[in-house]
Amino acid sequence: MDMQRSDIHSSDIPIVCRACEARHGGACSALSPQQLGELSKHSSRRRLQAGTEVVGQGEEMATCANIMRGVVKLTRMMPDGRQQIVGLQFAPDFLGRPFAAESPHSAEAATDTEICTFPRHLLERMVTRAPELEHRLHQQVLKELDEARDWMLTLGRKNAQEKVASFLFLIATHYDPETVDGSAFDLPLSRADIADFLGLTIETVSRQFTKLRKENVIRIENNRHVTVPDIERLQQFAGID
Amino acid sequence: MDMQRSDIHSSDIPIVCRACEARHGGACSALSPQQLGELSKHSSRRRLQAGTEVVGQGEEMATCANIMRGVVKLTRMMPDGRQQIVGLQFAPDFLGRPFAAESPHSAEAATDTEICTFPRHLLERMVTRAPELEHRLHQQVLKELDEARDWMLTLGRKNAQEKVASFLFLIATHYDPETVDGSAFDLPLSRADIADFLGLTIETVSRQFTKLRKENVIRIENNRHVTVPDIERLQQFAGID
DNA sequence: CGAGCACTTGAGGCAATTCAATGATTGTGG
DNA sequence: CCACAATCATTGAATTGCCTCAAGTGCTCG
Repeated sequence: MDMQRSDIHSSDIPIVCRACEARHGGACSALSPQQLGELSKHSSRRRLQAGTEVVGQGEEMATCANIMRGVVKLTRMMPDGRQQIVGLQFAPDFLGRPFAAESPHSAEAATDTEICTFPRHLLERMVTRAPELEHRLHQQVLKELDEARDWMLTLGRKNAQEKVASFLFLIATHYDPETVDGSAFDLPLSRADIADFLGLTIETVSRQFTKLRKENVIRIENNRHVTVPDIERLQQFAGID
Repeated sequence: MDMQRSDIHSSDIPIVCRACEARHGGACSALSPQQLGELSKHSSRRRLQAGTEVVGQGEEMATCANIMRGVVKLTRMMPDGRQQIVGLQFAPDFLGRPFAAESPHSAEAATDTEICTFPRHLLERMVTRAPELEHRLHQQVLKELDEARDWMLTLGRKNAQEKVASFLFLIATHYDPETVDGSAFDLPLSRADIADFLGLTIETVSRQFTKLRKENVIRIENNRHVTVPDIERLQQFAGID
């Protein structure tokens, strides 16, 4: 299928886009070189330190973006401060909401992150002229919906151990999609973030990490670096079929 | 915006579609009379008794549908039988997943339901020719994603009382969108379904109903018929800003 | 009227939270 | 380079909210 993609000279591709991941798996892969050129004229790269808020819950959102590198967390908060992470976006995911003025949740860089932003209205105009682009965005939203619903099962029906194992499995498989036994990675989230993602407290998360470590399901170094000797064993602990 | 929709003679509209709700709020509103005609030739109405399964988790899904009347619940299940309702669809919502062979969850009529089904591949072909249709479906998926994420907050961070109140509020506002004080409605879900929706047990749901009743937040008759004297008070119990 | 089902209510147990203290790691200024 | 504070994570003890198990109530339908 990718073979079919027009093999135009790379010189037609805007310079800033040439090395860009999003041009392959991401939303921009639906665009022609001309469209890429138009978009890239108004796009700009931004580096975000871990913890930087991209947009707040209920705020006006004038730009969309592609994630080039890093992890962005989407958070929804209650008036009394309780909060829940409702989505984790990895490169080369699309970030934003065409045709909606307000963001339904806040978005914050979980790790150091690099994004490529462009005006929302520009994207909206391109969408009407490039159905393939809307198709692409549509597919990503469907993917996000499936993930959100998977997570609803985790939140509603799994116990603390299964939740933490599910989280580790998610990160292991999303960070390096070809994760195999013995894989290692750095957690993109702090214990507090993990708790907000799993609907638990920091203490419970910590206790479950310890348990999984003692059962040799994972190894942990420096709080963030995790090694999974047997990914299928982790999967079993996560309660996934 | 709806004013702009071409005011063609209603005689152009297929007979079966004329009285159909989905032609207004639903996916079909994006179609021209000709497209409607083509689709309606291969569509068929089905009445589903409460409890009828439309499609099972992981099953091949050859048809899509619009919900004409009733409520459909989307359920995801764990190998050991624990289950979670991951979505509730009301008329005139769209049901199904174009461009995906397998259903990521089971779909079951929660109440007596009427749907209008059509072959998935037909819809897929129309989507490529009618960008407005894809736009419409895209918008619905975005709505579902927002709802799923709202529910993640409920599942992860609310206590039993807030969960039950949130559910009642959801039903009150979705069943009769113009719900005002003193409104009454029949619950489309059994206590067991409600428990599966909220990540609770039947007993806990029941106890919270009793509590809310004793605090005069709701009145209950015949287990299913609920009256809400003060919708804002219910909303406060739900922990919504 | 009795069987079957859905729902309610009660008693006791347990998993996760809360509260509190300790340990580890990182960054800062002397 | 060390001392110190600050932040993040772990561990322990006590509490509690929800679950489990069990019994009871109230519909509906043959």
